[in-house]
Amino acid sequence: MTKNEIADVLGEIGVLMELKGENPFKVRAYQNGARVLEAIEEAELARLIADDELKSVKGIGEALVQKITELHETGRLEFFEKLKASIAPGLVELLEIPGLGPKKIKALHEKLGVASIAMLVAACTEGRVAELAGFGEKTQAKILEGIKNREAYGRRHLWWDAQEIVEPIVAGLRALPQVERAEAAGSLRRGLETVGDLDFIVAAKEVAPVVAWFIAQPGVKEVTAQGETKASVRFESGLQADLRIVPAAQFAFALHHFTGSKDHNVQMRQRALERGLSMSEWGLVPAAGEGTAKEKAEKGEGEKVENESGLFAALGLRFIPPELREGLGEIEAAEKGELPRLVEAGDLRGAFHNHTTESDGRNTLVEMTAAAAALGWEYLGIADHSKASVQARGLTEERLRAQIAEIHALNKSGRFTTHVFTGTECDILPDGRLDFDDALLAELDYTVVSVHNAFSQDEATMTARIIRAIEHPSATMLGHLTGRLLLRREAYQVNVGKIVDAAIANRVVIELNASPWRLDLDWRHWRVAVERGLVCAINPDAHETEGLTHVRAGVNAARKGWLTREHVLNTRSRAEVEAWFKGRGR
DNA sequence: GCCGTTTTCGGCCCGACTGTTTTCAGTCG
Repeated sequence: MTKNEIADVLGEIGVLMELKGENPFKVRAYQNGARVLEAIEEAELARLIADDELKSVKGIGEALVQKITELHETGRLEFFEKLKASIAPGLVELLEIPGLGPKKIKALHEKLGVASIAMLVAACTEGRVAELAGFGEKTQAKILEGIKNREAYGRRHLWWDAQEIVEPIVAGLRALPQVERAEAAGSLRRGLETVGDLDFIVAAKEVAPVVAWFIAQPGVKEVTAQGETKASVRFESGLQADLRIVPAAQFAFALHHFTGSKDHNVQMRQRALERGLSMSEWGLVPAAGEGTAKEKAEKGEGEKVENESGLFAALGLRFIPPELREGLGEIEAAEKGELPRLVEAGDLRGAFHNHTTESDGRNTLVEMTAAAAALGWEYLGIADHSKASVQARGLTEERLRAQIAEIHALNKSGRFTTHVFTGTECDILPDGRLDFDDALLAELDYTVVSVHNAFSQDEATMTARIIRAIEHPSATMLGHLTGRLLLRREAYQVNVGKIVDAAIANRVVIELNASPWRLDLDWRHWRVAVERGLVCAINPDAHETEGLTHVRAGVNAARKGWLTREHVLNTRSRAEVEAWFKGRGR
């Protein structure tokens, strides 16, 4: 069984145990184990098991070693199968309903025999749920509403779409007279590729007017919570947004807290406790003595910090950029002063994978070049589709040769300060051959090779197919490695580790496709890949001038992958890039 | 189930809000 499949099983065990009413710390141990596993490389896991060193991994003890090993060796786990058989399968789905947790589900199951969403709807409609101890009319109505909307409520949203909603709200909050500071937090601030809900943190002198403004925003369908320090609303799209209002002195703590991630926060709090401090969204206060952290903070007993840098410094850490706060070793790195200087949007001097009206783009070569010049880019790579991508009006040899001439003429004209590189996004055919012949590819500055068909090949076939393309002497970089479309289409079956190794061996760049619905290769792979020597290119895959700005989403993902400027080809100067392209020639 | 400079047992991050209660459990982040 693969590492990710094992992690899924551990996570599922956690959920099932939760439903059984097991010790919550035991539940957490399994969920934590699943996460720890996800951060290990496939080959590394095999080695740890073979060398009997799995126990040395933090968060994995005797019991998990045994279970992970069994799953890895046999693909089965008796403990898991027995556990699964002991729970009505319909109960897991009930967890998706807002307001229902393991305890309530257990009560519904034991007292009313509810074992599925359909049975729960019936019980609510008949009024039997409201009669249960601990339940009432409101809970019953909320459950029905939650079931009706569970698809919309549970849906995640692309980071790009979410930030377009967030920006005007942050600007509006800052413009209010009562507001001193306002920021968006949560997974959006961490730059995660998809966002579940929105979080706004505000420092304000008065609460009521800010809440009133917030809940009156266009598109707000209902107010789901409203208290002294927070308000939550649900937009018509199903997206939920939380607003938290704190005194200015607590702003940095609240911003850090609600930026998360949960894992990062747990580790930070443990670190605080090791230093005799208790940390919450209210402050960093002495752990000893009477009263809550909030009370102590209000009495002025805790650390005083202006911003998050001060907060990290109070725990002996360098500032950790939000993108790194995933609980994947960033605290240890910050302690040792080994955090990377992450790549920034301003470091980019161009990009290589862009389309024009020649294939399926919506702007001409001249328009795309003008847009790149407006962004201050030193160069722009044009890589229109090749002939096999008929659906995208892929270029024939003849049309590509004409485009090359057109680009040369444009460069020669001196019309733009931005230099245009001639390229192609050449289809990797189902057998791994490229869609253009060698002679034509050799005329180009560079070649992006991508898979656009035969997605359903098995892993071994797909992996061999892509590696064959990477080994082609004209291949410069690999486009959207897994082909996933976020929230819409799964990645095709492919062995990422083997592809990365082949790319390094053949001096081929792998693209971080910055299109907000791709972000492919996923950030979770990059840290290890560049450590091994892989070079990245952050490519917008722009199909119109606006699309060039998508590099921002790609930079987010790159930062989450711990990438620095040195790892990214398109932070280099035109001359350096040209040298790279030539160096590839064999 | 995991972990250990409070170390092999007894902890395990912390707080807000809701809906049910009449002092609090459950859920959520």
